[in-house]
Amino acid sequence: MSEAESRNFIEQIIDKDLAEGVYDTVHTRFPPEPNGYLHIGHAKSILLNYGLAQKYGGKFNVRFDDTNPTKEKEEFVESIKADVAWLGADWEDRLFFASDYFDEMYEGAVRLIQKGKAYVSDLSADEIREYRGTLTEAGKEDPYAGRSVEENLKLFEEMKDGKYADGEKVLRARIDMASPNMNMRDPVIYRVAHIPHHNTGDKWCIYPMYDFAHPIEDAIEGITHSICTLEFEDHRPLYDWVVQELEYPHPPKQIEFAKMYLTNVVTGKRYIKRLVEEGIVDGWDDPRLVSIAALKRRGFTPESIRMFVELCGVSKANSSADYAMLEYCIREDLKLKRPRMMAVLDPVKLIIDNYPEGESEFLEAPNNLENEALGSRRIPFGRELYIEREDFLEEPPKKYFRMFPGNEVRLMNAYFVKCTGCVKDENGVITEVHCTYDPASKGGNSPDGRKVKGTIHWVPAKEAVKATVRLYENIIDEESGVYNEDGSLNLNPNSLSIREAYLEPALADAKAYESFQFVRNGFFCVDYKDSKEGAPVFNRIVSLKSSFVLPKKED
RNA sequence: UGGGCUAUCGCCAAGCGGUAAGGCACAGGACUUUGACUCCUGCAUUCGCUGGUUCGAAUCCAGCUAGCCCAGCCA
Repeated sequence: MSEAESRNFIEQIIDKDLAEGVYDTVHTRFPPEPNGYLHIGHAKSILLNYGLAQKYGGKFNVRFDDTNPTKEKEEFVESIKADVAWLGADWEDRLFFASDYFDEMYEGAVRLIQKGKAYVSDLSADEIREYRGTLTEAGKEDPYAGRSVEENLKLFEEMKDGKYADGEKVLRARIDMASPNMNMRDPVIYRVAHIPHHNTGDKWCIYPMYDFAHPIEDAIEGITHSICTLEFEDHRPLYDWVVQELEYPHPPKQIEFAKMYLTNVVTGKRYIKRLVEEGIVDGWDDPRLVSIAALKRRGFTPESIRMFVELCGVSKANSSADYAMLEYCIREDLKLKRPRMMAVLDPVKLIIDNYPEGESEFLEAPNNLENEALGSRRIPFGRELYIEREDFLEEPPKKYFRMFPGNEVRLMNAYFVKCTGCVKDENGVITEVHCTYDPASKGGNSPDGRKVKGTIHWVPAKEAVKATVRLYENIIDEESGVYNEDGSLNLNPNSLSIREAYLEPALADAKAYESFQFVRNGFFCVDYKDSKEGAPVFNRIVSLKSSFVLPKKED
């Protein structure tokens, strides 16, 4: 890493702007409309904007782009604030609302009218669409385009004063009805909407459109680089037109980047909304979703999301990242930070026949071998334990070095045990596995230098804590899309499985931790949202990579 | 079929006229108190295609092809 690190295309633009003196500082912003919950795609935008401000010693604002009261709710502004803060993007004292600028926007519109650059039209929405032309045909001039400045001024004021019903009149910018860019064909910049606004209440009944409002918001806040997604590229000429016509001294510059999708995961707000409304998931923070709230509840950390966003990079090429990258990031973040504890998700009893009946002892175990700072704990050990059902096989396949008759393995942090056989019920289901232990191997090493190939995890039968564990897989099946051709949702039926697991006793006090690594079973997070009588549910954040897979059972 | 944008390994992504970074994934091996982690090793004679310019092109030019976006009084 001795070389100068490479800069992404946005940083290259900023470098150039700074070098040429176009700007002498960097000021970015994250401008969500409060009409839903944030998801991982927004995280990219937030961290990109915040990261740029940090990198260049500039500032970062959060601004709610609340110019359309029909869609916006206070509930969403609160959730968005929480999510942005959780991600660590600090707006300091710069939290703004576009609606706070409505006065200035109104004045801007008046100025445009005075310059002859805007006019009031009585055309209906349908008529405006007809006059706009098509992708291949030019539009026609609005029949009301010829109104005098005085008349437009009067009409616009009357619009503001509530003299007209919704849809009766609009204010249009006068640009070019023949432009090959549809956005420049005299775009509507103000519409009438008699709806109370979450921030301004009943003060306004006309609201500015995005294309008019956004450049003004940026200019007012002194934004230098207004970063948005690719679909706004065609809007840039209009953005530039607005800041130019309104003669802002240091006009901001719009830069577009490609949204990042996650392969085989529902990321669209529309789809998530549908999943929530149809009750397929249990809310915006259902851990199977990739909303920020869901990721948080599932146990992802802000650090892991940051790592993911950095790993993905920024470009203008549409792309979708492998979910495996996100998984890598969370494992990477948690592996040294969290204790590695033992939990048995699919238990079968293990009986140590030569361990004295009725006796027990405590064994010391490090909480994380690679990180001594996490300390250690004492685990009760006795004659009867639970082990993972898959850790015993009567007839082992090749390269299986867990328990099978005659084989010696290590019980993690405990003793060497030699398997002697098993007991089955009338249906042939194994109910007990039997073994003998070597008292000299306490702690997990034999003084005679004997080695074992396998180490398995366990939990004391009597002291184990029962807990609900939720295993999550991606909500959408491989190879398939979000919806089938008939419009039905295409869900992976295995996306969630719930089971009762046995945890080692130290986990009874799960509150002390946020998340753990359960040896061989992955990383789990403590979730109290669905808990009954205070008992937490453990959500699997991510499973571990495994290079040994048991052969699938026949029939 | 008007306009805008994009095209480099399975997935992200550097590269900006001097002879293809890196990460994820994957595959082999070493190590291991879990087969995880860690550590090695391998993984694009080639940059959507076709021509051209040049001593030299992923990088410049021309022409094609494919994908995404735009006809809200949404953002």
